[in-house]
Amino acid sequence: MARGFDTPPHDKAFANRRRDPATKREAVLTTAAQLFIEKSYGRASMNDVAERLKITKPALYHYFQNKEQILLECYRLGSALIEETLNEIASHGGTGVEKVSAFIYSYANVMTINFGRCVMRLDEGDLSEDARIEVRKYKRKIDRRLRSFIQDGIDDGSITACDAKLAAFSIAGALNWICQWYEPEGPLSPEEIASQFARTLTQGIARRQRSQSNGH
Amino acid sequence: MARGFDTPPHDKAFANRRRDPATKREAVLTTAAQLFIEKSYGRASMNDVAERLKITKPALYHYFQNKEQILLECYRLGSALIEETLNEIASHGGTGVEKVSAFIYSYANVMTINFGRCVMRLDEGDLSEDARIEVRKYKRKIDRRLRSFIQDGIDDGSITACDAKLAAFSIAGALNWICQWYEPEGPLSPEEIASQFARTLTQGIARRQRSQSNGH
DNA sequence: GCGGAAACTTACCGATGGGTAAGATATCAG
DNA sequence: CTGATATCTTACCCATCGGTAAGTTTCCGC
Repeated sequence: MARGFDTPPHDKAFANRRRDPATKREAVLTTAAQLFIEKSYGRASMNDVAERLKITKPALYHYFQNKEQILLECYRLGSALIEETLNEIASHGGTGVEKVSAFIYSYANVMTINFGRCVMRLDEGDLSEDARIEVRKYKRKIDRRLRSFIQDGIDDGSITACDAKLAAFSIAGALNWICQWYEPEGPLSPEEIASQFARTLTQGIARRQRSQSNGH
Repeated sequence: MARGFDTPPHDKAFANRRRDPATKREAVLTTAAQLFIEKSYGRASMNDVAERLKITKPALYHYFQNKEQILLECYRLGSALIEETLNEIASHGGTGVEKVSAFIYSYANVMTINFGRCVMRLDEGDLSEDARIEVRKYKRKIDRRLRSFIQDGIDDGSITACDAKLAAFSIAGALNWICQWYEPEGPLSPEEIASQFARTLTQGIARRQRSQSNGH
């Protein structure tokens, strides 16, 4: 996965008045997502978005009904990214712990992409009731999927007996928090983060002394 | 630790005009913290805080210079709570993994208290530059402390060789995320969360099959 | 190359919310 | 009891920001 591929200077899309709504809409979206991550949704004004695209505020309303629709679409795109990887993992098969491990790896990577970050970093409270319900549905689906991977592992013996719900919260928390501290220009690459998290969150960090209850 | 002890109806403090600035100031603070958690800092207006205390907005300015000072104090109180437990753990001694485990347990509990939640859930971006620097200092201190516990464990052999920085991010992430999903009236008690997290974040969730590199 | 539509700008509105000025009212020391 | 002071209220200011109305400019099919 190329680093920072979703953060080019998108003002090029509005360099002329060529009629190409699709790419212009996309440029608005990526710029907005980036600003939402940089400054938060509340502090990123429509003027900020417009300014970065070198246009004026009302022009934005040719591509989106209102600010909330932009936010909602960010959630949708990010959720779609996550769901993609979820389906891929589920179809690949393997033991429970392998699926969890694969989930952690993929999810960690998504959390370093702006749209992915939006899903878990931005505040649902900024959405209207309907939109919030929609977004919650996406999130719940992700949570349920992770939980089912864990449950698969408990069932097939690859994961130790534990509360799957709490385990999912723990893993998801570690992953979701990535979008709070990750910096594209920082020293840690998405791959490093993803692989280490996949290891420590499944295997733990404690050194194994006594050989513990194996098999069943 | 009693559940929900920090969320009584604090409007009692302003029932009359008795001159007791200390308790009234505290009432403002706890009410504000609760509202910040409920609605976020941005959406919780000074009027909201006043309304819940059954006073009017300008009265608040007798106890705090401005809204940001309230926020800053929430950060300070929460950070103090965390630092307390950190010092206690460090003084107790034990192996690295024991200290990490104790850290997880205590920290998870703090994340279920409003002031503790404020520290990791609210947005630093709402603070002025100076205040943000102060808060970052608190957070960095916590992070460094956890990292040192992990490093202790690597040194004393109780923790497997790993990147202490990433391990700390992972654990802190799982814990910090608690303040996003925890509900005081929910089915999970702070103790349950704390103890399970302490176990799975150190021991992992994967079942141990082969007895792995023991002793040293 | 021209006409109509899309793309975009200038100028503006109204709501919200932090914060203040100035006055009213309760408290409490002496 | 009384006056000085802390406490609190009413009324207001103003900056910000989402969103719109109406007009201007560019595009592009015909």
